[in-house]
Amino acid sequence: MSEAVILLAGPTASGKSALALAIAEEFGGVIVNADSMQVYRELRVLTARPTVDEETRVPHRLYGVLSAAEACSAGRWREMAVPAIAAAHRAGQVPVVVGGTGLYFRALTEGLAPIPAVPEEVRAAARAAFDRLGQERFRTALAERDPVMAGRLVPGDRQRLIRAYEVIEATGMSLADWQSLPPDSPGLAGPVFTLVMEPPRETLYARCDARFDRMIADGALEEVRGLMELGLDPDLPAMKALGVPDLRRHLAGEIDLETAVDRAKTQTRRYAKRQGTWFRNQIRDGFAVSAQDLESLKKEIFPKICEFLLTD
RNA sequence: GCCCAGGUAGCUCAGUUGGUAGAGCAGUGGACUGAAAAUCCGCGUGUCGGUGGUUCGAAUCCGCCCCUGGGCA
Repeated sequence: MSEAVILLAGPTASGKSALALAIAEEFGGVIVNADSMQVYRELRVLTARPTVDEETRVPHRLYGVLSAAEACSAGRWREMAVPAIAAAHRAGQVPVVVGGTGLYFRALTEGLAPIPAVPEEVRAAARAAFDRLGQERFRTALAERDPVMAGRLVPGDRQRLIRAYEVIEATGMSLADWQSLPPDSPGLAGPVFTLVMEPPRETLYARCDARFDRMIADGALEEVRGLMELGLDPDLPAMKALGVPDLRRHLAGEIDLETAVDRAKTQTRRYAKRQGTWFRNQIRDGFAVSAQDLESLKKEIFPKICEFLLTD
């Protein structure tokens, strides 16, 4: 039984979903989501999740599987992705892991440090402490418990400071020490073929802009309105999905639609750029895909995949 | 036509009593080990609207001209 896996990474709006679909149809694959926002059920339009029709053409896994009221994480995603990949192999299908979340790909290919799950109360307390104390005093508080991590992080890095704090609180051990341990789980067992979408910057930005207009036409506002009615904590990941904060402000009457759309587009472009930086510098041995339209992409990629699957 | 207020980085604007200009945003490069669509770090030369003058020296003071708002006719 082959354990080959295809990874398809790329910035948002680069056309990876369509390519994944084509690959899965051609080679008999299962598509596994590696996108931190497409896991949330309530976000369909704004995350450009595959349509119902597309999901019937090829099996899709890990899309819309969590409630927006929950918080996913690299670890939690991995716990879902590993069995999904194994199930595909058992069924004789090739898993095509596609998404834009670099950290998730890393968690899958290299594993994560063996840190026990941190109780939600501890995490909430760490967040509250940061907001109460402010960055400087919070960092000082962290330094008393974990000087190594406090020294490694800058005062403004809220997310990592909180993470370091909650880990030392929950486990009594520094995150730095945890991370120096071997990963609790191995990377992927079989051969891996990694594709990285690298469309020209200008093209990518134009696609981001056009796609957001389409999202508005497709009911993005209604989606955000529905999300607002759930009355969720604005700190939750799903509430930070691109477009949600800006459209929420528009629906609350704070800014007009045009302003909200412009801001959301800008945020999307900035995000796409950050993704490009990650994939360019953090993924090793990726095959850069430069073609843009689907037919050219197929022509460029399919022979490579054939070769990969045959030599497996 | 007259009176105000403006014209400084791609955008929004600072610029103290004259000493050849700097913030935010955008853009760009980068970091990234469990909320990563997150979080954070680096990167600032531009006919200071034009032109003439005062001055050792003008974004800054004076004259004229152009443009944009607003007001009065």
